[in-house]
This record gives sequence, structure tokens and C-alpha cells, in this order.
Amino acid sequence: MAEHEIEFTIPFPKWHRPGRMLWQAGFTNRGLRWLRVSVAVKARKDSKLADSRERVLIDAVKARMNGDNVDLDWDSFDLEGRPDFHVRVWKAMRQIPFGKVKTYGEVAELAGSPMAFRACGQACGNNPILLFIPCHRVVAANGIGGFGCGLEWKRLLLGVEGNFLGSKA
DNA sequence: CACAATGACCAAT
DNA sequence: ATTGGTCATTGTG
Repeated sequence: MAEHEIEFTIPFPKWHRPGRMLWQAGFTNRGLRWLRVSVAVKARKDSKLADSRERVLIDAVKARMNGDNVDLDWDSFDLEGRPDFHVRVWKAMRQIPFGKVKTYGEVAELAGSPMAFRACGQACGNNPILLFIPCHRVVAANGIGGFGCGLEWKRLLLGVEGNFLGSKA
């Protein structure tokens, strides 16, 4: 299937660290297929936009990084071919309110499989759409838990929502 | 198909 | 800090 990729950079919040983050996204004809971030290492030009879905995404990301509770429609995601259980877990995560957290166990229960807290962690790690499938709001029963691309990102994403769980001081 | 191995876990030693 | 218990997914034969 044809996949169209875009990328753009925006500055880190000043309280977090200097520099910019690089956001990259992939679209299919069905919708947003994946979204991820990394630290922008060298200067880049933002992609030229081919269609309006891309502008909507970029605006939403910027708003979120600015602390606003903006969301995208579930139906605008392309989750085709993903394991059923993963999709259930991802959907369950979206029930966690902006700025709040739930444990892996609680999310597993929301997903209809209360004892699958560990499998739930795997589903989190496989989340293809960072930020809008809010895996950063899922924490361990005893602490902040893990994060695929590094705990700093989890702290940042929670931080922009006003939740500073796990940050020191 | 039948396994074994792998995890961003959990609760109780 | 260690351990035994959980479960869905993925890889291997």
C-alpha cells in the first residue's frame, strides 16, 4: 500500500530541554498509519503538505505540545492488520482523561482482559501512533513504568499535560 | 499446528 | 532484590 510520509520540527518546551523535536508521520489511503518523535539533530525543512489531513495532524501536535487538549478522531487512524488485542488496549487508553494516568492492570481490565496486565504492556510498546494513542498515560502500579523510546519522552508527554509524575523535584 | 520465548507487569516474599 | 504467576504475540520446527 502506498504510504506517504511527512516530517516537521517544533521546539521542545523550555522547561524540558533546549533544541527541537522531529515529528514524523506516515499516511495511507485509510488514514494515519504511524506517528513518532525524535530529537532533531540537524536543521531540516518541514515537508510540503499534500493534503488537509496532514495540516490537521500538525496543528494537533503543536497544540498538544502547547498544553491544549486537542484530539484526533479514532476513525482517522489506519490500524489495519494490527492484532485484535492491541487495538482493544489502544482504544482503552483513549478513555484515560487528558493529564490523568491509569495502571497497566486497569487498562488491561478496560480492554476486557483483567489479568493480561503484562500483555497490555506489550501492546503499549507496539503503539504505532504516539501521543494520540496516549500510551504515556499508562503507568506501573508502583511507579512510572517503562517507555519504548526512553523514559524522558514519557515524562515530557505527561509534563505537557500538566502531570509531572516521575519527574524529580 | 504445537511448542517456547519474550515483555513498558504485579503482588507477595 | 527475588520469585512465581499472568497473558497475547511472535518466532521456530
